Amino acid sequence: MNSQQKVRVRFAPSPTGGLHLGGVRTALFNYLFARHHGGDFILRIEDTDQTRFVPGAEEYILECLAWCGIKIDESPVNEGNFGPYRQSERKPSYRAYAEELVKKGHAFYAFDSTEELEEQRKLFPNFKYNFENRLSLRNSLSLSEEETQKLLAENHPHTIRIKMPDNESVYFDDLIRGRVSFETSLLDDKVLLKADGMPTYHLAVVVDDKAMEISHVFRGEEWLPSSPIHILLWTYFGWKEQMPQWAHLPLILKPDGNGKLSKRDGDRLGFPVYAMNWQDPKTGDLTKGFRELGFLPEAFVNMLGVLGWNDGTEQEIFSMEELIAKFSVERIHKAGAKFDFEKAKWFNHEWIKNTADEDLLPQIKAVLTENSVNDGQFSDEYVLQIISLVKERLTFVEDFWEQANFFFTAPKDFDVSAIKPKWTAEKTQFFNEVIAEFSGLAEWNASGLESHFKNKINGAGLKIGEFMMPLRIMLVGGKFGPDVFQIVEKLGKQEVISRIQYGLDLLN
RNA sequence: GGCCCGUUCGUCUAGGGGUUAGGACGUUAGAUUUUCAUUCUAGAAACAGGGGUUCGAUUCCCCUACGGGCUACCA
Repeated sequence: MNSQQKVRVRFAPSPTGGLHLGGVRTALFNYLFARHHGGDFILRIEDTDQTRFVPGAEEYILECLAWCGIKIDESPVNEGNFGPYRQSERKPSYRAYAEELVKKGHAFYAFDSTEELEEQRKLFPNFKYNFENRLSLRNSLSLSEEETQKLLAENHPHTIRIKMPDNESVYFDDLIRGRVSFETSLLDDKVLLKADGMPTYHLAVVVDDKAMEISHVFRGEEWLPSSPIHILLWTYFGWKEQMPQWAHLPLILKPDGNGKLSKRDGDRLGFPVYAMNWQDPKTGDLTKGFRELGFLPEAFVNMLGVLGWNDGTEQEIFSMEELIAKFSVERIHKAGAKFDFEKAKWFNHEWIKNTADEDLLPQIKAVLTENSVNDGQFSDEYVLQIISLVKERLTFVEDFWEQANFFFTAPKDFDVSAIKPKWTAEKTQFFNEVIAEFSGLAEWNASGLESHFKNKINGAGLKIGEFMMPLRIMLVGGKFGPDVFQIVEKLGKQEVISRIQYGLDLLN
């Protein structure tokens, strides 16, 4: 690695829809590497293919990275010295580069129509546009100079293809995998510039990475097979010295079965695959995201950061700052990792526990609003107390309602069957006395209430166990929730009395 | 089919010639919580197979098997 080189790294998503786990992790690893080395992290939008470009996707990507806490130095919105950052806005330059390669003899004009190539593929099952057959196809290598010029002058539809060497060995040293080599005789003449004038990924990535002075490229392993094309391009342009270092990240796999994780798997297995909700503007289909499911960005980033990487210790919980400080390419795992939603949930649980109540407050208040609790009906101080009481029970922020709804609204359904069979007149009388005594109490705190309640039971020669559950059910509605006297304290005298009264009415 | 990459508990992984092969998620059992969840403690659980090299391979090499990726005028 060239240590003098300024680290400059880019994330280059294609704005074709929501950002899935693999995409965010690629962004994250690029980012961690850049920041670890004090370098730049830039965003380049790869909207090369107009037919698949989806409106709104670029904004979505920006929002997603911001949510994750990934800060961008240069992008289409904040600009920089290497713009434009949208592929489509760089279109004019690509053709010139492709033609430069033609002049140098490393590429050629190909006039074959899609239909003609289809025909070839039908004739020869393993058809490849390469050194063996390119002379029998319609291109600037097989045609005379005059014919070629004539077709070009006529604006005959054509592509520009790379002229893959007959028999060479191309290799490079991957930061993660070590030396990887390919035989060019097995590769084909890939299209560099499409008939519509847009570059393919192969051309665009090389030209732009050069123009943007990219030093390191972290991308998914699915790009490994096309890397020799990119190496060759860097060489043919005469830029080999400035070629970035490559690092091919292991893939994120389906939790069950085999293969790359896809959006469909999330739908099928019931967990999100996108970072945030994504609504397809064409179909209107909504794909649920981690953010909306109730993931904390810290948990999401933590979970992705250690999927295929670890620091060599037994630490599992990392903040973004720690990930940046400890990140190292050498410690990236080579093999693909199956995504485990259970573990992802555990990360969120841990992060909710570790997050200060105050920092959770805005999200918790949003949950309350969603559940028709009027804003302002309860003080922040009250909500904060409830958060600290139930925080450790939450896997998702949304779980708050399930765990704590009875603090905000009287339960509607009572698990009467749990206490009714063993109900007695004696118990009714006991609770009536409790109501009377509670209303006269000056002090109202959990420990005082608990001893008062228990002393009363003991004094009457009754069993504590017989009364705890009825009290809980009258206050909460069911057999769950935090310490019952904490609930009594937080609910306040009036509410407690009214709920016991209501419970008594139900039982008699 | 061809090419490329990979393979340690069910899953994510640590380790890297001599280890009781460690941790986490999940799971099982117990404790705590007079509820549920949390939490705590303990347990079960892995080096794909075969050849080398070596005094000794899970570790290094080769082969096989298996898995994955790519094989478009998609990225």
